[in-house]
Amino acid sequence: MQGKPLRIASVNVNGIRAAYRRGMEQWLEQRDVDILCLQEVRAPDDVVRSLLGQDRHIHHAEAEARGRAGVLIASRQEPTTLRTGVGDSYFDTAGRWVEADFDHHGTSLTVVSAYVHSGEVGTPKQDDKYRFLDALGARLAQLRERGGYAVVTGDLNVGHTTRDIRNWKSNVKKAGFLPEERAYFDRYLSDESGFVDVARSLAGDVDGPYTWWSWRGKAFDNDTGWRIDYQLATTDLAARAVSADVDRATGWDTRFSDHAPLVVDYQI
Amino acid sequence: MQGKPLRIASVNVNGIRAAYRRGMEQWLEQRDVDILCLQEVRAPDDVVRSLLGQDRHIHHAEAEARGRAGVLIASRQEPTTLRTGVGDSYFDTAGRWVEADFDHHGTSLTVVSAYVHSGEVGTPKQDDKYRFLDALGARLAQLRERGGYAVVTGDLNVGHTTRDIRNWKSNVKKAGFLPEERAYFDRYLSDESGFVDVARSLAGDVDGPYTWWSWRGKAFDNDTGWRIDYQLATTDLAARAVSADVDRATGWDTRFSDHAPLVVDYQI
DNA sequence: CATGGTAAG
DNA sequence: CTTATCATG
Repeated sequence: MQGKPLRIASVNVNGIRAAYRRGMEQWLEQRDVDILCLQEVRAPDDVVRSLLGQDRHIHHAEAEARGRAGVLIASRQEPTTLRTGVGDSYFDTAGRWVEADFDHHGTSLTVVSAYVHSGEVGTPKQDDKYRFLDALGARLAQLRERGGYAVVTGDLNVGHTTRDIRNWKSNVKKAGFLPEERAYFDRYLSDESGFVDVARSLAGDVDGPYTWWSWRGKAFDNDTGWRIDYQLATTDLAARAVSADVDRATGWDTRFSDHAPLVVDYQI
Repeated sequence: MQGKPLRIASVNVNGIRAAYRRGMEQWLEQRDVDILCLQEVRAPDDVVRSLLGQDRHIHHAEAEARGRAGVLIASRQEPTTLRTGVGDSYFDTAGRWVEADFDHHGTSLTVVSAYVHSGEVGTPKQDDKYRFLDALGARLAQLRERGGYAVVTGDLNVGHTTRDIRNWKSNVKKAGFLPEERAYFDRYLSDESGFVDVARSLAGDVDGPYTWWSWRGKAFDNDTGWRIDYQLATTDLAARAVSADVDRATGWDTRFSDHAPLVVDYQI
């Protein structure tokens, strides 16, 4: 008989205070998440802890610039090891990468909450984005070499294929769907890399499911979205994923962020 | 038989866009104001004109810093002369002082819309406030010398006497009720100055009526206010003031700013 | 406690 | 179109 699967949820909350005002707490109560990975927390540590409460272990990396970025991992189980930073010290105070190791019934599981900035073509931000994506790729290789289960969750701010963006044709020259950015994901998800895009793997060759919609106009109502939030799991862990749900309006009627949660159950 | 009195209204709108959102337009439609003096307009000129409409002559001085300060005079009658600035060139781009001259049935009337900054004890802002109050005093003397009716309206950000601030004892060391600031008003309103505080003159020796209440707590409901908005009229004009009303909640149920309008009718 | 601007998304 | 910060009030 198999145990209850491990539920890992990732969501860019776009300001945890605003998300709580919009009903995030109810979502969290109902969804029974084991390991919660948040991006764009955008709040000081004391505020974050008072909102999330006492019953989770919280590993939170704030950005140096107040009110910007910020990632965290909140888990009922206590992690064995915590790390901050993607490996390139340039991003050490950016609030964009945290890792937690867990001992799950004797097997090692590393969980990452990652936030790649959106970038902007023709500005230094885009150079910084490529530098971060370089570091991300290098860290994936290290995690694979290290062995054990690993999953990189978060807002990676790139749509991989034409299935991942509703109006992909009008976005081929925009940050988030540039050929150069998409090529990073080809490499991240190659056989040699050893990582699998869990939501795509389970959904198959379909449009979406999208995880982000602009606040502007009727983008959300029309499902004019982007799939830019991921769970990239090592091959062995991905093989044990039994479901990957994007909690958008249908079934979860509160939209507490411009991103929807990506909730994956792993039978390990 | 006497004609209809001239109605001059002054109000710090604390952002004309927000004031319009909160119902300022309805107040303006109902109050039948001849000369409207606004402070803290805090919007670009084109936005101001689109809100106030086409049926008034608008003399608007923006601050150099966008979204800060800004004063204007809007009148149905066309002014004969417009001036900007209190006389000290240090404040020329501060958006704090505009003047308009009118020919009223053959007599000359100068109207000023003035905005004194709030100041802060122990900072350069307080020195700037005294510098502005110096210039204001000098300009009053010039207006008196010049002859004709004159009235300086606006948010002068100082309470003159203990009647003018609800909790004056707790504010004797705070900007807005410092002895040094109040002494300026003693001079402005001395016999030699030739100017009269119209609202005080008509209300008599009573507490208030206040014109500003903090947004915090229940200051407005409890009428914990300050009387810091004035119409300072030359003696001859003040003698012709027939009413001075502060349009706070009672009777005017929309609070469209943290300041209430001061509406004076002059029988000239 | 509210304003508008700003950078970022 | 929304987030949070900022300076200002």
